[in-house]
Formats: sequence, C-alpha cells, structure tokens
Amino acid sequence: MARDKAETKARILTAVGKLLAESGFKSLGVNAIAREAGVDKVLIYRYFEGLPTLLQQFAQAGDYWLSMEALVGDESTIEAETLADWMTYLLLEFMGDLQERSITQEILRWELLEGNELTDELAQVRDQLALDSLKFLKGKGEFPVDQDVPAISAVLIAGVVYLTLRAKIHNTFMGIDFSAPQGWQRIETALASIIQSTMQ
Amino acid sequence: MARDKAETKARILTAVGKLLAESGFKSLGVNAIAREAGVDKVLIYRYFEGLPTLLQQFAQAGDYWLSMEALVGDESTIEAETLADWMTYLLLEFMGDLQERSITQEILRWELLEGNELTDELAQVRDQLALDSLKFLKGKGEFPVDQDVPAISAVLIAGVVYLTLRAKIHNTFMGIDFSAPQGWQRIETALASIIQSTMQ
DNA sequence: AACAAAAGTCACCGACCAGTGACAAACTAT
DNA sequence: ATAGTTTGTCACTGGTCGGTGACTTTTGTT
Repeated sequence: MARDKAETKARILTAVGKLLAESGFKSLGVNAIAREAGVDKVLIYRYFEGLPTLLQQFAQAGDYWLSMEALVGDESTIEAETLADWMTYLLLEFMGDLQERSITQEILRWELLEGNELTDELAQVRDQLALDSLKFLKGKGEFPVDQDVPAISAVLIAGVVYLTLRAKIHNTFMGIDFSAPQGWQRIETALASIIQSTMQ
Repeated sequence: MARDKAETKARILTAVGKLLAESGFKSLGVNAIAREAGVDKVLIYRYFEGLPTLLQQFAQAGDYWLSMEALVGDESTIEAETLADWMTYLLLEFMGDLQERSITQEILRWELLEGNELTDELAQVRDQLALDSLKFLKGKGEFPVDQDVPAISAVLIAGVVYLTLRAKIHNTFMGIDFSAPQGWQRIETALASIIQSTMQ
C-alpha cells in the first residue's frame, strides 16, 4: 500500500459510500469499511477518530439532493404556468431524482431508525430545500388562503419517500405493482391530480 | 421455573411483543428473547424451531390493525355523508389508531429494511383492510371517474405511515413540529382538505 | 416402584464485532 | 547517515450473537 495519508482517507470515505449504496447501513461497521477500502481498520481510528466522526465527514462531502438550481435550471424550458403546475413539477422531479439516489435512500431508511451525524445533515439540507421550494412557489402564484401548503407538501413528500423506500423491498403496496412503470405512473398521475385539485 | 410447556411458549411469545414494542426489532434476537422471557434459549429452538417460525406464530396471534368492524362499527353514530367525508373519516381513524400501536409501527419500520414472516403477514392484512375500505367506500358514493382512488389512497396512507414512523425519532419534518398536537392537527386538516378537494 | 418421555439447565462452539497496544517500514529533517 | 515522525501491519482482548450437545429434574404411565 502506497504511503499516502490523503489517498487512504479518500479510500475510506469512498468505501463508506459504496457500502451504503450496495449493502445498506446495517453492514456499515468499522470492520466492513476497512475491508472494503482495503485498509487496516486502525487507520479509521487514527484518521477519523471513529465511526461518528467518519460519518460526519462523509456527510459534509455528500451531495444528497437536487439543488434548487438543478431543479428549476432554466425556467423558460419548463412548461408550467400555474402554481399547481409548478408544484407538480417540483414534486415529480424530486421523486424521479430520489429514485436514482441509492445513498440518499439508504440514509432516509436509517433516519427512520435512529438519528446520527449523517441523517441529521441530510434532514437539515432537505428542510432547507423544502423551504427554498416553498419560497420559489410563492413567486409563482398566490397560495390558496384556506390551505396549509407546507402541511400538504409534507404529506405528499412523506408519501413519495415512503413509497420509494418501500418499493426497493416489496413489489406491491395497496395492490399497486411498483415493479412495473405503470405502477409509478399511477402514483405520478395521482400526485398531479391531488395538487391540481387542492391548490386552486 | 414451573414445568409447563404451554406457559413457557406463552412467555416467549409475550417477550417478543414486549421487546418489539420497547426496543425495536434491532434487538430482537434469540438471546434477547430468552433473556426477556426468563427462559433458556434452547427452549426457543425446541418449541419454535427457530426465530422464523417463532415470528410466524407471533404474527398469526397478532392484532395489528383496526378491523373494518371496529373502524366503522355503528355507522349511524358517525357524522359523514359524502364519499369524501367517509374517506376522511377512515384515514384519520387509521392514523390515530396507528399512533397507538407500537408493535405495528415497529413491524412497519422493519418492513422498510427487509421482508420476513412478520412483515409479510402484516402487509397482507393491511392490503386486505385497504381493499375492504375501498369496497366500503364504493357503497358510500360513486368514485369520481377521472380519479385513481386506490393510487390516491396509497399516496395518502404512505404519507401517514411515514410521518408516524418518523415522528418517533425526529420531532420535526419540513418545518412542522410533530412533538406538539398542533403539528398533527395541521396534518389532519391537510389530509381532510386534500380528500375533499380531490374526491368530488 | 421403575422407567421413559418431557421440560428445563448448563457449557460450549465458531463467527462476528469494536477497539487497542505493540511493532515494522518508509519518509523527512537535521 | 541518523534520529524522529508518519504510515501502515499484526495480533489480541472482551463482548455479543446464533446454534447445539450433554446433562439433570420433573412428570406421568405402567
């Protein structure tokens, strides 16, 4: 092994991501990380103090959500007019993006069992993104005065997250088949329909 | 220890429930169960063959969801008229009931990580309950032809489950405080509002 | 009373885990 | 070149886990 502290640290951080994506947080221990990184585990203690600090550093290096910029990018290319259009667009983009992010999914799973450095960081960034989205939406039209838009968003996002996490383990939920694109299509349509009906 | 096979088996099954409710499925191992039951672990293997069979028996003895009868009971006492009224009623009852069921919550958490005898049983009963609910609702009014009621239900139920599971670990989600009744009140109102708007 | 089956106890195995102390090899500054 | 520091390797402890074989005690039948 080349004597390169920086590279070794990088290998360790990379191993955390790989393990998370491939085997989930259950198998994320000091031994497994060292094994995956091809590094002696004592180096984890020497360079990162321990698992908590390692996770903290991993969290800060991470990129777990779409940024608002990436989400809306060039607004002119998006065909959305009303507030409801925009909200639908944001939610469906969010969902599609989440489906691709194995590590983020795994951290969200973890978050349902316990809090730690990683999940806290993720939650913070997520809440910020949600705040930004609401702010963005406010610029797209008046919120209906009789609706609690943040609460409605919370329910819908929670639903999307739950269905996404669950679909990785079980194919069906409430009779809907999530192994087929049609299943997801039905969810997308339902979300759009809910938003259009509710946000007018 | 009294030499009573039936009682010993009962103690073991009870221990499973207690451990699940109090410490979650992570600590649910043969050793922990035997310790909690005050019983030698070899008896678990002798009477139940092993953990999987034990969980299976525990699952079958379980009562994890409100039945449709308990849910609607005497219909005449429920103030709901329209289809949307009934759907709101069912969903809010479901949510309130789930909040009280520690074991069910824990199994739902488990279900997000892996499938096993317990989670499969729970999912099956849940899907049956959902089917029954939809059937019941069909008797209360015509489904809007342009809406996918099962998909909409799936999203809302998924949201309720996610928020319930998460609230046990973290106080806030999307800026809403779930440690206070007001937070849940906002969710209930949002759900009612979504259903009223969408199901007309 | 004798005996077999059932119920419960005890001690152990191998595998994995987090964490640490002692050491060897390589790089650096003098 | 030598001394000191950094990087990496090795071997071990103490703990938990799932699983099992061998044993003792109780119970019920004949």
